[in-house]
Amino acid sequence: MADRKTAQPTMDDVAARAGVSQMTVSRVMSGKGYISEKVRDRVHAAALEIGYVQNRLARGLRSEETPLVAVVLPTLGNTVFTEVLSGITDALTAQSFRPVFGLTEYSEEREYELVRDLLSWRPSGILLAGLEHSAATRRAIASSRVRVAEIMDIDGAPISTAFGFSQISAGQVTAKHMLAKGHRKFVYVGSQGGSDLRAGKRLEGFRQTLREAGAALMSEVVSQQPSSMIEGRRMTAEILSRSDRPDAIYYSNDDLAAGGIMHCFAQGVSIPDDIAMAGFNGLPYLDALPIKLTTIKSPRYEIGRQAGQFLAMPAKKDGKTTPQLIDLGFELSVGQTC
Amino acid sequence: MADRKTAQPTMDDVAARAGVSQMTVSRVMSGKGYISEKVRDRVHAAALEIGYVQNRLARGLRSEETPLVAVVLPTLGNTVFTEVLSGITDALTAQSFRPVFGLTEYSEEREYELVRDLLSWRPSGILLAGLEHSAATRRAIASSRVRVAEIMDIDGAPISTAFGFSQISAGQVTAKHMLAKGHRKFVYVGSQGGSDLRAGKRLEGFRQTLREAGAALMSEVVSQQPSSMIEGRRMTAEILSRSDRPDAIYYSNDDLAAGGIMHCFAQGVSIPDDIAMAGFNGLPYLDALPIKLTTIKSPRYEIGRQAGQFLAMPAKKDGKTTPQLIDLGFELSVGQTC
DNA sequence: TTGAAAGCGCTAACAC
DNA sequence: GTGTTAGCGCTTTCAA
Repeated sequence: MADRKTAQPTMDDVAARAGVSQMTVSRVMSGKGYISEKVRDRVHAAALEIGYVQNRLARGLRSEETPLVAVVLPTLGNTVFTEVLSGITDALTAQSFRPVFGLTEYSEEREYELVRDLLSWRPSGILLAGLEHSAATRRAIASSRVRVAEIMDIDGAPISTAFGFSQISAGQVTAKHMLAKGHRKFVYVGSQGGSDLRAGKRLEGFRQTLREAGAALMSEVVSQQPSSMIEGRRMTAEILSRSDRPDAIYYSNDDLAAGGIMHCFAQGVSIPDDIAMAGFNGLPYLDALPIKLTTIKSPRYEIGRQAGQFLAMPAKKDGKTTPQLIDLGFELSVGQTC
Repeated sequence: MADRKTAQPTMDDVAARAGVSQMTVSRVMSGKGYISEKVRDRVHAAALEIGYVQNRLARGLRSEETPLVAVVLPTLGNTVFTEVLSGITDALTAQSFRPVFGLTEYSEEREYELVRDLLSWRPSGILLAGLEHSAATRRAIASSRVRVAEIMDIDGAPISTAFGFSQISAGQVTAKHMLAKGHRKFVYVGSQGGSDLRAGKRLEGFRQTLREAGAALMSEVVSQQPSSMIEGRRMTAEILSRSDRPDAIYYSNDDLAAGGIMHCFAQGVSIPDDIAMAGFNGLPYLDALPIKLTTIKSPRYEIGRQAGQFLAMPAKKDGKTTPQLIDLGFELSVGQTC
């Protein structure tokens, strides 16, 4: 066993070298059970000498528990999710858990495939974005009995525990603020062809508040492209070139809004006099822009961190926790654009 | 076996239901060996009915081969690495491989710990940033015989295969361009306290070219913070408030440079007349800024994609490939700032 | 405080 | 085409 040229050293090899049984090596490595210091040191020395690396596949197979968390996100092209992923990774790493992950590109079908595949690693937890998942996805997750966290959204029914804030309410708050500033003629600017369901909920809240105030959107401009500053700039230019100009634009996120700001700066359009703007996210780089954008600050990193922490909990047979929505809130950040 | 309440269904369960042997189920699932269509359909149906999910821990343990790739990156706070990670993920996903990953925050020690830990999953490949790694890291990787890809840098000796471009040359090209534009008084602006080794190499190339032209840096302003637009804006403001102003600033990356542009716009400083600028990366959002930044476009996504593809190759006992540097090049993008 | 035996769920190797 | 046997490297369980 020790001499297969092609194989990694195993506990048997360490045991042989240290003159103990394989089981003793296991105890030393996992730090469980009573071991004399003498033996412990001998084992550690032997392991180091032959370059032993534990095999987690074998460990996980036997103990039915892995320090692995499946992370399923829509995209990495949006700063929001990279910040969330940072939070997740930090929290998991602190508990010696690792994320294994995949991207859905906002497709429910891809999500299902990923979930199925990731489940085959018997992760102790799985993290999904949003509350909307196909029936097949829900079924696969339910029968696997992994711990589940859903993030970003709390407007709906979670599978188990959701960490986020109300997207609908974020839209409402923005609308209220813009109305209070005296704006009446609104245009909405979005991206991704509307496949971002959270953006859709914000728009829904925005529209609803407008309606209650007797106002309405003049139009919705939604690009098929992923969200980006340049797309925001392009759409803003298009809107401002119309004969019937709005007096305010609601962007589905900050990148698009920043593009709008850039257009106005380049063209000498005055904000908010000629056109008012509001975005969403509260990205750090906004502070560096020449004019401060009115936006909603969302606790992205914190959402990731808390969800990660939740998923990396020690496996204390947590019997059927009741579904829970954890509201991490958001904050209207009033800038100079509205 | 089939009735342990707490366990996932296994191939034995599927086999019992389909009235075949467990081995036949294995063959159907892995798509290897001859199976009659009748049996195949029965097995698939049975698997679906009881919600069977294969156990990759068991499979990997037995077959000594996992569709897992360890990805070790410095940070997700830099768009560069999120784009690289997108490329990696896309390439891996296309081959049904999954990334399992961790962040070093630019620490060699954290890198070592991560590498050790990730190796315990017996991944078929590992991906690292840069060419500089501790001796311990190199040793751990060598004795594990996983496939290795290093990314971003080719100025040095790779463990196996490196995908990137010459950072030193990027610095040189930038310096040459700025000199040609007639600038002589340079300041360098960096971040991260200099822990980004690739940025250091660019600076080295920049300095060297300056020296050959009889010029030199007036000073280097390096923030301890991570790179960001706001830090770039802050440092630029500081530099331009000095009595002895430079006529050009070389930023270690685009985020810092964009911050510089924002400062100048807000303060009415004229670019490039009052101050010239050059950055590095060629981030997409630059196109949306009111003035086009002179920078170096690096093939970040492509680097990730190619490295991912390399690591997800079918395991054809690739005997000791000689170390190789794959130069994916870069491109000077001349804008209006220099 | 240590060891021996059994077996987690799967696939390689061979039989039929 | 399909089944049988053995065993991957570890932890659980029980014994000493």
